[in-house]
Amino acid sequence: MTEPVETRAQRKERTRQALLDRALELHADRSFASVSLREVARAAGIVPTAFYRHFASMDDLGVALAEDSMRVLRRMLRDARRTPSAKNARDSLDILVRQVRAHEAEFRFVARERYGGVPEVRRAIATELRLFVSELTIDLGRMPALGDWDIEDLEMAADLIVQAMLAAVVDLLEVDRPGSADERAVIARAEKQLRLVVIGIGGWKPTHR
Amino acid sequence: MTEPVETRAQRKERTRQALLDRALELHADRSFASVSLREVARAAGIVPTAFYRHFASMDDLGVALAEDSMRVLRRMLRDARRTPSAKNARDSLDILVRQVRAHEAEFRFVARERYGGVPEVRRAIATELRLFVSELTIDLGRMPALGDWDIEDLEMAADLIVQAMLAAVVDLLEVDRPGSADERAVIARAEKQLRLVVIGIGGWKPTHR
DNA sequence: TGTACATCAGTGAACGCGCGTTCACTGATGTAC
DNA sequence: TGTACATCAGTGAACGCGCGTTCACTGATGTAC
Repeated sequence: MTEPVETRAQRKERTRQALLDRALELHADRSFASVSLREVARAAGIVPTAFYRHFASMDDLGVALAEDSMRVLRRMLRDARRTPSAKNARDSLDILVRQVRAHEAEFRFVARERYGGVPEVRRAIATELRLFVSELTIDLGRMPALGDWDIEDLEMAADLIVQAMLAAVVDLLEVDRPGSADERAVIARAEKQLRLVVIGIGGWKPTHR
Repeated sequence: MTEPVETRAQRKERTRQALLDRALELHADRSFASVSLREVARAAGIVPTAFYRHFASMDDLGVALAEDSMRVLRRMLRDARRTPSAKNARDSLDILVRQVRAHEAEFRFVARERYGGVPEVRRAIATELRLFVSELTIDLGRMPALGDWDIEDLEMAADLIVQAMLAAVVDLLEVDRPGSADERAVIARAEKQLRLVVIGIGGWKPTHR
C-alpha cells in the first residue's frame, strides 16, 4: 500500500473550498439568491446530496462567503496601515484599486449582497462592516489633528469614508476594461471625494471636549 | 343597460397598478429576484397567465417599479428645492426622513436592487440615479460660493452627498421603530456627514478656471 | 336606439423543468488492538 | 506488520413542489353602422 497523498480531512477541505470558489464564480453575473445548491454542487464536481457534508444550506454557504470576503477587506486595511504614505488620498486609492482588482469576486459579493442578499448574509456583512468602520475610527483617532474629537464624530467620518469608497468599488467593478478612461475617471472622482472629506475633517468643530 | 362604472381601460390600469403594488409589498422582506410571477399574480387576484396582458416578464415589471420608485426620489428633490430653508443640513435631512417614511417600499426597492438586482433593473436604477445626481449638480452650481467650480468637481460633490444620503436611507429602513433612539442616531450621523461634506466644499480648491 | 361583430382582460388545463431534500448505499480512509 | 471494525465523503434513485409558459377558451366591453 502506498501512502495516501492526501488525508481524508484535506480532501474534504478541498471540496469545501471548491464549493465556495464555484459559488463565488457563479455569483459573478447574478444575485447570490439565484445561484442554486445543485448548480454549485455540479460546478464543484460533486453530487447535490454531498453538498450537505459541507454546509447546512446555501444560506450557510453565503454566510461563510461573507466572512471570507470581509477578511479580504480587513487585510487591505491592515496593509494600508503598514504603508506610511497611505495618509495621502492618492496612495490610499492606489491600495484600494489594487486590492479590488486582485479580489474582484470578493468585493463584488460584498457590494452586491450588502443590501440585496438573504437576511442572514446581510447581517453577516453588516456586522463585519461595522467592525471595519470601528478599525478605521481607531486609525482616525490616532491622527494628531483628530486627538480631541468626540468618538461619535470620528465614527461618523469613518463611516462616510467607507460608504464613499465602497461606492467607488462598485463603479470600479462595473468598468469593463481596467486601465480605461472610464476607470481613471472613477478613481479620480473617488480620490477627490476622499480629499473633500479630509478637508471637511480639517474644518470640523468637534461636538464637545 | 346601466352605464359601466369603469371603462375597460381603467379596469386594466387598476390591475396593472395592483401587480406593481403587490410586487413591491412582496419585496419587503426578500430580494426582488425571489418574488415569482405566480405569487404576484396571486396577490393581485388574477390567474398567472393574465400577468402577460400587463408585463412581458417579471424583469419588465421590475424596470417599471424602478422608474416609479425613482420618480418618488426626484419629486423629493423638487420639494427640497422649493423649500428655501433646505440649504441647511437639518432641514434637508428632515425632508429626506419624511419622504422615506412616506414611501418606505419605494426607497427599499431602490436601495436593495441598486446593486443586487437583475441587470435590467440595475441599469434602470443606475440611469435614474445618474439623472438625480445631475439635477443635484445643477443645484449646487447655482449656489453663489460654488459658481467658479469645475463641473466635474461639482458632480463629484453631488455624488458623494447622494451616496451618503442613500446609505442613511438604508439605515433608516432597518431601524425597527420610527422615533426610537436608534433612528435619532442615524439621522444625527447623516446630518453630521452632510455638514462635513459642506465644510469640505467650503474649503475645496477648484480644479481649474 | 338596436344589432352584429371585434376586441381583449382574464380563465383553466396542461407541459416540462430544475429545485431542495430524504434515504439507503458504497468503498476508501482511519483507528484500535 | 496484519487484521477487524468504524468513520464518513460522496453516490444515485426517488419524491413532491412551484415555477414560467403554451394554448384554446369565455364573456363583458367597445365600436361601426
